[in-house]
Amino acid sequence: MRQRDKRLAPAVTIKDVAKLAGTSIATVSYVFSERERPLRPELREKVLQAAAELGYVKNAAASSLKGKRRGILAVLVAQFANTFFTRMCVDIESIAREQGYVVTLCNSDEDPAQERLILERLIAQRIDGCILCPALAREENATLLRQYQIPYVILERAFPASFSEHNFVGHDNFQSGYLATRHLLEAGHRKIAFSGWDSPIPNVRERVNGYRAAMREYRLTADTERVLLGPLTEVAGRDMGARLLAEGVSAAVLGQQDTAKGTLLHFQDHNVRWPQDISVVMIGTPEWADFLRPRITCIQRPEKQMGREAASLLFEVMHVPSRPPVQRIFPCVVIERESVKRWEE
Amino acid sequence: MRQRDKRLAPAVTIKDVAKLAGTSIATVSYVFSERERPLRPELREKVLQAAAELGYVKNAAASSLKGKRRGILAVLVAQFANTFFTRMCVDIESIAREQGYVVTLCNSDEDPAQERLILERLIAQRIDGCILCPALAREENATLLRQYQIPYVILERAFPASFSEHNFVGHDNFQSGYLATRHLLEAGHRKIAFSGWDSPIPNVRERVNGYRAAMREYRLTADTERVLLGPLTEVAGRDMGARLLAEGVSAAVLGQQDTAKGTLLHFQDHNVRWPQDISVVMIGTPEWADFLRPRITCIQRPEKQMGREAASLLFEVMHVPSRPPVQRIFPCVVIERESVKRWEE
DNA sequence: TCAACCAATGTAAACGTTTACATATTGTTC
DNA sequence: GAACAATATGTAAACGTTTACATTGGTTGA
Repeated sequence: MRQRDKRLAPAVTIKDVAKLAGTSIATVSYVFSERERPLRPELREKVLQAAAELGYVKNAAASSLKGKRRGILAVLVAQFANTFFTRMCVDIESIAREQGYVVTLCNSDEDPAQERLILERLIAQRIDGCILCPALAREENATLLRQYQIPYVILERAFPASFSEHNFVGHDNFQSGYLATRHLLEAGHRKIAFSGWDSPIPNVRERVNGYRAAMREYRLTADTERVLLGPLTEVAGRDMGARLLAEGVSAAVLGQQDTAKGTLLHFQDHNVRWPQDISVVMIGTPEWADFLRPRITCIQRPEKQMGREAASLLFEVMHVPSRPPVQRIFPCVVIERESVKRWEE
Repeated sequence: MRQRDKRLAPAVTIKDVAKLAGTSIATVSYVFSERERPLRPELREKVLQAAAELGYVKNAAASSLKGKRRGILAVLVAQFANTFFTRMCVDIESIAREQGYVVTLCNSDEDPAQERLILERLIAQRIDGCILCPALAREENATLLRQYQIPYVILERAFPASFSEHNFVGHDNFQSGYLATRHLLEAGHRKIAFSGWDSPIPNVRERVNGYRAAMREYRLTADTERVLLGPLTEVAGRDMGARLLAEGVSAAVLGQQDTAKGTLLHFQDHNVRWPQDISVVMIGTPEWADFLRPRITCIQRPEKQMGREAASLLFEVMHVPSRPPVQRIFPCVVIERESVKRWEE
C-alpha cells in the first residue's frame, strides 16, 4: 500500500496491475468493469490484490474514451450562495453519487456570458448530463446543450416561448402569487400590494399574474392593483418597503425573498409592525425568516422535492434520449403564521 | 452551424475538422493547443472556420490522456448548504474559471465515508487539484490525496497532530475566542460563559482555548469558567440558551454560529433581551444575524479572502509540487454592535 | 550550383482504457 | 479418442488527442 509514496512515480495503470498479477490487461479491465465475463475466482482475487497493492485507480478519462460513460453530471445554478438553490442541490448531488457519478456544481452568477463559458467547458468535458437553472432565463445556452446532445433538465426557470420543448422541473409561480393573494383576500384585505424582483426571468411575472387573477376573482381590477418591482438588492427591497407604506395598503405580498429581506428590514428599522401596521405574506422560506417575530406567513416551495425530481428526470432522459420532453410543476403550500390579521373595513 | 442538429450524430472530432479543412490532424491540434508552432495565418483561419462550421469542441478527456492537464479542480466541503462554506466557494470557483478550469464542488455532509468515496471518484477523474474542508477533520482522506500526488489545500479545518505537513488556509480560531472574550472582559464582565459545538473538529476547541486564555489574563481561572458544548442542532442550541441563563452569567460568547441560532431563538422566545439581560458576542456572521435587534456584536472571519487565498495557494502548489507545505492563518475582527453593555458589579 | 538551413506541415506513436474477436483449456458425449 | 461445446483468457484495434520526429519546399550564401 505504500508503493505510491515515491515522489513523482507515474500513475499506476492497468498494465502495471496486469504485469504484477501475471495476466493480460483485458482480464484486469474486465475485473473493474460492469460487463460480466466468466472468470476464475482465484484469478479475479489475484488481480484485485495486485491492484490494491499498487493502489490502482481506474482512469475515468481514458475509460470514457472508448466506453461511453463519462461519470460526470453537471449542475449549473445562477447563484450558489443562495440557499434556495443549494437546498435543491444537496439532494441532486447525493442521488447522483448513489448512481456512481461525480457532480460538478457551477455558478453562473446570473451572467449569461459566464454561463455560456461554463457550458462550453462542460461540453468539452463530455459530461453525461446537466441540470441547468438558466441565468436570466436566456434560452440560447440551453440550446447549446441540445445541439451537443447532452441530456439536460431545466430547473426552476422556464422559457415561456418554448416551454414544452425542454425537460423542465419547477414550482408553480402563478399559484404561489395566487395563493398568497387569496390568503390576504380571505382575511378581508382589499388594498393589497405586490412587491418583487423586476427581472428578465419570468418567475416573478408569473407570480404577478397569480396576484392579478386572485384580485380579479374578488372583482378588484387594474385600478386597485399595486405592483412594485425593483432590482435584486437589499436597498431596493428597503425602498419597496417605503413605497409599500406610502401606498397606504393594508396588506402586501412579498413576492421574492431577496427583495423581501430589504423590505422587512425597513419595516423593522422604522418600527412598522406586522400584522398590526401591515399584513404580509412572503413567497419563499429563507433561513432568516426563523428570526422574525411575529413569524411570517410564507408560501413554501418544495425545494428538496424539486431537486430530487430534477435528478430523476435527468436519469430518465439519459436512459431514453429520444423521449419527448416533459414538464413537472410542483405546487406550493401556504404556511400560515402570524403576519396576517383580519381586516374589517 | 446547424450541422450537429442531426440526432445521434457522433461527436465531431479533430479528424472531421482536418478533413474539412484539408489538413492533417496535427495542424488542427496545434491550432487548438497552447503550444505555438509556425503556421500560415490563412491555414489557421481555414481550420478555425472548419471547426466552427462543424461545431468542434475539443474532447478534454482525450486531451488529458496524452497531455498532462485535466482541466478540473475539485472543492470538497463538509456542508454546502452552509453560507460560511459557499461564501468561500464563490470566489474559488471564479478564480479557477479564469485560469481555465472547471470546478467540481462536492459535499461530504460531514461524513468521512462519503468523503472518501467522493475523493476516490475525484482521483479516478484525475483532477488537477483539490481544496478540501475535511469532514470531522479526519486525516486519512487527506493522505489519500497526497498518496496520489494530487496537489491539495486543506481549508478551514486543521489536523493538529500534523499541522505543518499540509498546505493549509484557515482563520485563527484561538484568536476569535480570545477576542470575543476579551471584548466582554473589557466591558467589565467577569461571569462569562462560552457555548458551542461539541465537535470532533478542533476549531471550537481552539476557540475555547482562546476564551480560557483571555479569562486567565484577567486572573479568572478554571473555577469561574463555564464552557457549554453540544451537538450541531437547533434544539441543542436552544438548550444551551436555557443553560446559559441557569448559569447566571452576565455575558456569553456564542462560539459557533449554528448552535448560536438555537440559543438566540430561545432568548427571543423567552423574552430574554440582549444586552439588558445578557451580553453576547457571536463568532460568525450568518445572514440571519441581519435581522437581530439589537444587532449582535460578532467576530467576523474573512471568508472571501480565505477562499481566494486557498485558490491561489492551490495554484502555487500545482506549479511547484515539491514546495514545502505552508499554513496561512487569517485573523478575525470584532464587529462591534449593540449586544454588549458595560457591566459594573 | 549546391550545401545548409529554416519555415511550414505531415506521420505516426503514444496515452490508458474497452471490447470484438481469436485462442486455449477444459469437460461432455458418443 | 474424436468431435464439440462451453468456459476461461489473451490479442489487438479502436477511442480522440498530443507531440517527437520526419518531410517538403524554399531561401540563403559561398
